[in-house]
Amino acid sequence: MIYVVDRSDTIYPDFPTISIETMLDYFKDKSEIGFDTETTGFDPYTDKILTYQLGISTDQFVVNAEYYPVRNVKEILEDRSKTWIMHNAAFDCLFLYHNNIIPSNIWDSFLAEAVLYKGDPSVRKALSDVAYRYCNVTLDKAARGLIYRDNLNKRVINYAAGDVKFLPAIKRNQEQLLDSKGLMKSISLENKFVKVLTYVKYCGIKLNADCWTNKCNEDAKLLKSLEQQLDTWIEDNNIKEYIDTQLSLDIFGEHRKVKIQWSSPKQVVALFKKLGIPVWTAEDKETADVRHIQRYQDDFSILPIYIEYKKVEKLVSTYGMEVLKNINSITNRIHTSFKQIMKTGRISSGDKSSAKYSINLQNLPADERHRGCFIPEEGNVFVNADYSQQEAVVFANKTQDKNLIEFFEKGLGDMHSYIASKIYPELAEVPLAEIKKKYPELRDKAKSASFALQYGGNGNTIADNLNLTKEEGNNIYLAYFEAFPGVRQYFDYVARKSFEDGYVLIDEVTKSKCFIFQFSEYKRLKTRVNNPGFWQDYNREKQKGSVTFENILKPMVTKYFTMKGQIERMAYNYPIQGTAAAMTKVAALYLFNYIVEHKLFHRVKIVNLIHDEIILEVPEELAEAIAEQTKYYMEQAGDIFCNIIPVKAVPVVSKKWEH
DNA sequence: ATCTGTAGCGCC
DNA sequence: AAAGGGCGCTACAGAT
Repeated sequence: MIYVVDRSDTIYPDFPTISIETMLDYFKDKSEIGFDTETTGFDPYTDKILTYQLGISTDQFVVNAEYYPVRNVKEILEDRSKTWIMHNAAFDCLFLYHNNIIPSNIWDSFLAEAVLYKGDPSVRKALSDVAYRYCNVTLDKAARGLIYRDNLNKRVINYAAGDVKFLPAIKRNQEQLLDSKGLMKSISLENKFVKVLTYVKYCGIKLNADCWTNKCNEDAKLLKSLEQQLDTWIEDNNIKEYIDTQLSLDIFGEHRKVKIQWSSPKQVVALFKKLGIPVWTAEDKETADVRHIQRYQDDFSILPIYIEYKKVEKLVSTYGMEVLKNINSITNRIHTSFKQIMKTGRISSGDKSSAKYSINLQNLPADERHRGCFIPEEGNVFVNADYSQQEAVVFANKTQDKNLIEFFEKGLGDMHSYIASKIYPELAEVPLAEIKKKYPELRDKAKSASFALQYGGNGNTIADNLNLTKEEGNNIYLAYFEAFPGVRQYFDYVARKSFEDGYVLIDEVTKSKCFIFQFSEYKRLKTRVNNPGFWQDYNREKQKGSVTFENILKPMVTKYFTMKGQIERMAYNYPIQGTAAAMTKVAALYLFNYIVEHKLFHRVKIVNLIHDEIILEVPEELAEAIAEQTKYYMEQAGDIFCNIIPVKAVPVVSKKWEH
């Protein structure tokens, strides 16, 4: 039965009207309740709640929020004996926070789907999809646009009620599936963390618009100058195909004589080829990628200009004046959106499709010019807390390699010097402290190699990064595994396990998993390739150069090895990245609970999360205490996931956002 | 005019 | 046989 909760003299012909007290009485002894809100928009600071709904499968209550504002249900929403089932709780929580309500326990049916099908981009997770999947019902999505107070008609009320009616049944189905896949701890963390991440969004971060504008003006000026320098280079060197010889009628000057769009990689590649610059990578692909061409910058005088141009072009396009559009007119702060569950469990930031332009706060250039424009409010300071070498420590714990363990246990100093000393025999007798100064090039090679390896790279990757021959790259690769045999063992183990299971187990604590997309396709290919006689057929057809070989066998084998390689690299890296991500989530959760328990909500703000970094904005007088507390919680969270080598956290109190 | 895919590059 | 993990945004290029 559907009830409308509204003033007693409001008549809804199709539904009984009841008071809020009657509804609260109804839910007194219910422990799992569906909850949803309908609002005028996405911004809690400027939009408002029109209706909110509470319901279970048998009865749903649609509350007119204009008559009964949501504060009427604060007490029940905060009741710790109840669990609130919401689909995408991040949205509803944002409006609840604005009404000073922090819901008790949440089951987020959206996040449950994300945990269940992590790694599979083909699974749709909208409420209508989930309701259809588990309850075989089709929800009336079109009615959403019709919701207005004056239009609380039959269809709208039915729609609003439908949004909560199926939530308990969805939860039961999801629980069963999650339990069978060993994912209950994973969803438990995500259901708690959604409150934290919503808090980050609600708090926002302040950007000094004048400071940012100045930065943009400087960049724009520099970009223009660099374009001019590139044009001049073409003219000075008389590269004829790129110079427009026709006289321009545009005597006032904007006309360019040089015929190339510097922002077009394709055009630049063509030019570079003509100039004799090697644009080919180790894989024989053509690229104008700065990371590739920078190795030739001493030989071609155009390259240093182009490299700087690309740098500044990025600053002007991605980190330009558009960023200011994110500033909220009410709070004067940036409230960007976050997504909670990426493939490894990391969070992401930014949302192009958002109604309000919404920037990525996790990839702002890590320098004073950009991050220095972010400021605390008057009387506040930032607490910047980050884990030191978070992934490296997780890596040592996961691999249990004896040499990596020794490095951390003995506190041997610079990681890359240590790895260099293990890879290069000529460094074996050199004191570690001297390597950085005396053998910087070997240290750099070791650094680059160990990064590449942690991401599943190999000798070729190393060769390409360091501009070495394939053989030299491969030698470093082999030397690394010789020096760190535990890493090889670990890699072999996780790859084998992932091929068996069809998923990558990310951490041993929450047991979160990333399912391998198209795993059945991989197994099908594997079976075919392993069929008796397959390779004889393959080689025979290859010799013939037959149509079967070109159109069927060759693409199939390519696909098989490509997928195999991808799965291996996932298996190597996801547990490292994902365990680190889970650790940071737990740390932020501890901190959030501390904030709530100590009545510091919206006084101690969590303003950004960047993977291994937590940034708080706090009243100056609380800064030192909160900094200590943050360090404590981050390390507590670290201990949950790392039982051999502990991970350390370093908080810094500052007027600036700095790393 | 609008959509989609890709190259390139910012962060961890 | 291919060849570095995770993300999001911008410009270009080619398509409709």
